[in-house]
Amino acid sequence: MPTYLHRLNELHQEGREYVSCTELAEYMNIELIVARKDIAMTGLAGSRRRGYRVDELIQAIRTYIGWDQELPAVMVGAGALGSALSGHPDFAMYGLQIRYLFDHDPEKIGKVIHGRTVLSMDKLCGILDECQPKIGIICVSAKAAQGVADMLVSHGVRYLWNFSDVCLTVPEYVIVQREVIAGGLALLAAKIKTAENGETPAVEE
Amino acid sequence: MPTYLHRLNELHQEGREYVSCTELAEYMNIELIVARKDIAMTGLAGSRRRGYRVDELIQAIRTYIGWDQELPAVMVGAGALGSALSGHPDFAMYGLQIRYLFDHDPEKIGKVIHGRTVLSMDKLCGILDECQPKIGIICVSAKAAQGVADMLVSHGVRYLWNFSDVCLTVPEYVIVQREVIAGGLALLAAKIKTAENGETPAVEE
DNA sequence: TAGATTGTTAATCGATTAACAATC
DNA sequence: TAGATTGTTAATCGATTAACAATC
Repeated sequence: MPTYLHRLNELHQEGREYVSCTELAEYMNIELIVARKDIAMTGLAGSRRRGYRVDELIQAIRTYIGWDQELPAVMVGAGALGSALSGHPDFAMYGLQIRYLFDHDPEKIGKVIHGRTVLSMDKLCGILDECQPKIGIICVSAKAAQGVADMLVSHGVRYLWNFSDVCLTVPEYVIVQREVIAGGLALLAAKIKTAENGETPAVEE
Repeated sequence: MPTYLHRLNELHQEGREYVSCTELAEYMNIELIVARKDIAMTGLAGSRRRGYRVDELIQAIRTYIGWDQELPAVMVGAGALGSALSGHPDFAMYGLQIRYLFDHDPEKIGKVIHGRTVLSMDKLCGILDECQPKIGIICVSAKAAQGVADMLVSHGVRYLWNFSDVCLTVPEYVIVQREVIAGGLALLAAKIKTAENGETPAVEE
């Protein structure tokens, strides 16, 4: 879904009014039916022969995914991963607003990354109480992650986006979206294996 | 799957011999049945009452996923995302060997990131021919990505791991694993929406 | 009219879930 | 024996795919 949106935004900026499933499917190298079903999910009605209005479709996808809400967030961990994420150009468009950036490392505190000053962890609690962000983005090491999560949760953060390599233990009312970077590698490795060993079925004796 | 492996490695280092599905499921906050099915997929036989041998299970998962092969790779783009990825501690364990790191930016060339010196793009073609890596990891901007992909493909790279925000156009024999960072955010936003609006069914009028 | 496209309904397939049997 | 655990089979559910109808 994000990919449709990304593409639609490009088209929108090019001034396109209408777009067809056929075209989107071709761009993304997927089957026509898949694209049509996805678009149908949003509930938007297109006009036959011409396709869907680009601007309407953008809005429809955003409401469907839930990107029409404002999502204030804080990010903990300003290492390489943190800075890469905090600079992602599309996030703002998706409603995600990274308000503050924290790090433990004295060398990083005070630095400005993508327009945001890195703050000391000491200030985390105070700012959480004050600004009450919806989302906490965790980009710290595996060891530190649970501690950070606890702190965020105890100050009212109910949604965590976890990029660390741990399964967090949190109260049941907290929702965690965990990102496993190695997941993509696993898929790729599997594809490589089947591609090179011919058509080996996935399950073997 | 990667998460099982990650956990199993921890257990292995703690010296544990056996582990049960029950325990793994609990750790990962998933249903027992799910874990059991996943483990069953690997084809490994466990002993009733005690569970599975940790070392055997690690090996079984690795062969099942395809992480028992060596996967030499080059990474193009040594920005924040590139350095974060190149420093990922688990990759080596998964068979991925990032041999060389390239960047266009003169300021980055020559720097050492996680033990690898950043090389100029000029040297890319030569090194591709010489070392013939299986995988090309693309961590460059959306604009540059297609060009990099073309270069990699024309020098024999058949598997691409694409972290840029574009759908690449490649010959059909090339396999692309695309990572959409915003994908996780979409899932999280959807969860937030349903959590806050009560039990709204996903499809509406 | 012909063709491109959306819309809808049915069929297939696979994954998830459940229930029970086996056994150390 | 009792209990924890794997193993297996069946049932359910949802997603994917296919086929066709509608229409601008």
